[in-house]
Amino acid sequence: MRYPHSDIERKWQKYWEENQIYKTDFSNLNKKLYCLVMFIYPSGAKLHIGHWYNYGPTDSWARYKRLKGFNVFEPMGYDAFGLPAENYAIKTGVHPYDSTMQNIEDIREQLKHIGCMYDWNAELLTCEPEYYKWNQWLFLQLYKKGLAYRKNAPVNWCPSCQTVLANEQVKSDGTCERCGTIVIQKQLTQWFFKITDYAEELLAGLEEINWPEKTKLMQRNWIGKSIGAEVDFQIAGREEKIKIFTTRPDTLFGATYMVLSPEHPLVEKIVTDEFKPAVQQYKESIQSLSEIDRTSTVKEKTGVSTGAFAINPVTGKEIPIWIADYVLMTYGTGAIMAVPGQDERDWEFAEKFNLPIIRTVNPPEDFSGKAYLGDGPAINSDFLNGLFVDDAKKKITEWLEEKGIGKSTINYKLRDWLISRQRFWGTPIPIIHCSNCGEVPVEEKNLPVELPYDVEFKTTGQSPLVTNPDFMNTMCPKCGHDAKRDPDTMDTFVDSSWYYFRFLNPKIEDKIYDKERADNWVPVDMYVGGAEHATMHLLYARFIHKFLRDIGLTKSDEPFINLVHQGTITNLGAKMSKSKENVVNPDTFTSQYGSDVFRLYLMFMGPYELGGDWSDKGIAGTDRFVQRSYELFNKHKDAIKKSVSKKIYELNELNESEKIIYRKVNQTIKKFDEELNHFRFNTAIASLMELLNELSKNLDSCSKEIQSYSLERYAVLLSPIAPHLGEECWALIGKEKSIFEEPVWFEVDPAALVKDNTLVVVQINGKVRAKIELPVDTPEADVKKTVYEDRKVKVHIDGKRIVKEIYVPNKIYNIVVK
RNA sequence: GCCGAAGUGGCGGAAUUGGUAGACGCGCUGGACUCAAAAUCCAGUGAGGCUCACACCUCGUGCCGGUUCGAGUCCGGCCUUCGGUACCA
Repeated sequence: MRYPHSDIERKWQKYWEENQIYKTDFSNLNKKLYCLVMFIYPSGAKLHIGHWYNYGPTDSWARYKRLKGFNVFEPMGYDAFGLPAENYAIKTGVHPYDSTMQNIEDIREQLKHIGCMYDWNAELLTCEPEYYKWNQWLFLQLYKKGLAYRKNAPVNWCPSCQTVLANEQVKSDGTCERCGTIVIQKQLTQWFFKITDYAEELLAGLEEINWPEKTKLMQRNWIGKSIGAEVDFQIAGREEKIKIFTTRPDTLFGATYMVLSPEHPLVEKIVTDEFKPAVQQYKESIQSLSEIDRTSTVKEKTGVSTGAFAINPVTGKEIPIWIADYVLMTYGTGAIMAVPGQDERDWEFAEKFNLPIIRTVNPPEDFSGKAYLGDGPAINSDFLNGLFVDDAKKKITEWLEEKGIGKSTINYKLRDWLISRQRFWGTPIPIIHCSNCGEVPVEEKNLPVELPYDVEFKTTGQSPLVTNPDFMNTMCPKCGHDAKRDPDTMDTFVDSSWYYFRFLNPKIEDKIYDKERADNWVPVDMYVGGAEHATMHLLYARFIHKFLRDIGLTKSDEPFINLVHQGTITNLGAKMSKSKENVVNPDTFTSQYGSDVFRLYLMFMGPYELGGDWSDKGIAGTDRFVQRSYELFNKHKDAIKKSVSKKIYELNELNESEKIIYRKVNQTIKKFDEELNHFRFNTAIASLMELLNELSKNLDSCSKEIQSYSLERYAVLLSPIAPHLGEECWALIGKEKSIFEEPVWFEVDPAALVKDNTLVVVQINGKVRAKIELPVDTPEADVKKTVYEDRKVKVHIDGKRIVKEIYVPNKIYNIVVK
């Protein structure tokens, strides 16, 4: 009988829902486990295979933990704000609220078909005022502490559409995706969260969390801590100084010119009349370049002189001040001292513009390159001469500090988090702009500042909120005068930086979340989501978590103790995504094979962290596995009612088939347990397939007792990875209760794992020449005797001299001959 | 460009600390069952050589080089593909 997937799925999903099997008891803290998968962006493309790949296997892991006795909390919600819904509105006229809500309705149904053990009581939507109110509250807390502030920052601006574009909306050739006009960078006053205040702690905290090393490394590099010095360079003939940051203060004697970022505020002041047109022209020429273009080391260096000079503080010499696009305003002080002798970019620049090059570190004899970045004794450096880099750094820094023109500094690549968006579909920023009082925060009691429904989505360059006067016009909370609301909304990463707290009690009205429950359930024990979030979402969430701790709202230092990244499922080589139209619909496969087969196939495809290109070749294999398993249980209906098994059997009381089965069952439990625990679903499933092959061969020649013993265990192992099938098989052999209602896990009998014999591989000069079966732990002398008696060994060592022998117990006997 | 990964049969992939390369599955080939097909079951399946056959030999984990008795695994240098690069989330 074929496995009737749709009947069985319906039956168990109904049972789980009606009996509230997955409603979490938050008061039971014994073995609590918070398993969180990154919540879903509800796009019009609905669920695609990538979502299934994220949610199905993670749920299997959570179910496995539940069977092992953990009190698992597994929620699901919707990251409902965001750009695509707004773009859709501009294109079709359908309001973002309406399209998002419709998408959520559809997605919720699709999610339920996967059969995950989500606690639907904990569902949350970030676009509801009851949620985003607390984004605003969080903003105000940050504002109070001086961690939310405004400054100028560049945005992508399309001069033709008169609108701000997301990076995604700018094509790789630098043009607008809508109209093809060249996009420029325009300065705008915007809100920032001061994540840089936490840079050091964000770095240190990485030591405490069990995350993939590569993710931690990416965060470390993103934070980009570097130790160096700030040095003031006097501008010749002017009051002002130029402050630079350098990681190589030891090379100061080699600083032969300076470079300011073209956006540097001093540029306008110092540029001489003669150079003004050139500077202006240069600034315009780089307006359309992205930072990636500007800092590319393969692109030819460009720049112009300002005509002004600065004084090198150690040599007293005048050095020219240039501007160039490879110096960014966002890093360090936006100005550098150029040391071509020890910096490749500076060398290239100096060569091109005929600027002097002085080596201040003596390269080794055989060095033939241009700039020399390595260690060596200082030269051409007066009082530093002869010192190696580290010592020279120390000495010059002391000298600078003594003279009051510089100091040792730590600099980070990390920038403050720009949260303003000139868009509608997001959380309104709770600030009121008053002509008397300036920026005034909305009072907490007046939250939420609700997002109005009626706005114009025409592209005007301002947030669409500007088009709704009822929203915009308000009164200043301080002085009572007419005032305007801030028209911008927040980056959606704000929503996702604290949602794991809110899941614990999404309906709570008077607080951001229930602190006591949070202290019991946060940090999240297992967090699963894509590696593409390594540096942004995962860093922002850590930052906000630490901030919440600092205002007394959580005890923990980190939000996510364990982190796993599922790989990306691509289609024809490209990432499946809402923005591209290459989404594969899982329904095709779930309707044909059922949800469990599809889930199994996704897990069996390969290592979870790797993902891969989608192909449905091979799904027949997991389907066969399900059919054969179901067949097996049908053949042994009510097995446990007919014969009750013991917990442990003595191997020598079993017949040959029973011995094979008993061993294989126990080996499989051990292997499966280890593999599943580490998210190695593919090998976990492979081990079950091996077990099934063995059961098909030998179960019939086992006693009823051993049959019960094996089938009980096999059903338990099936349950986390194929939950509907597992439940059904569990019931088929005669179990009365749902396995997830009364979780069961069988312990391994260690005696069954002990091997009698082992295969010793004989190598001669590293090549396998013979394989000899021997009892485990045979003494080396006896092994040697057997090895030398082997016919093939004799052939290969005949007439040769034995140089060396290596014996790895129970594994390898290697003979080296000449 | 910079930061981070990955590369193994026809295909997806497996392989404790360096110790039998190819588990498990797909596909393919042959056989059984069938009037026939599908489904199912059984056997075989890295490439090449040699042999009636059993056996045996050589090569083989992106490319080049190194360390080692022994390298898919470690080291150095490349190539290709993918993720991120601060307004997609």
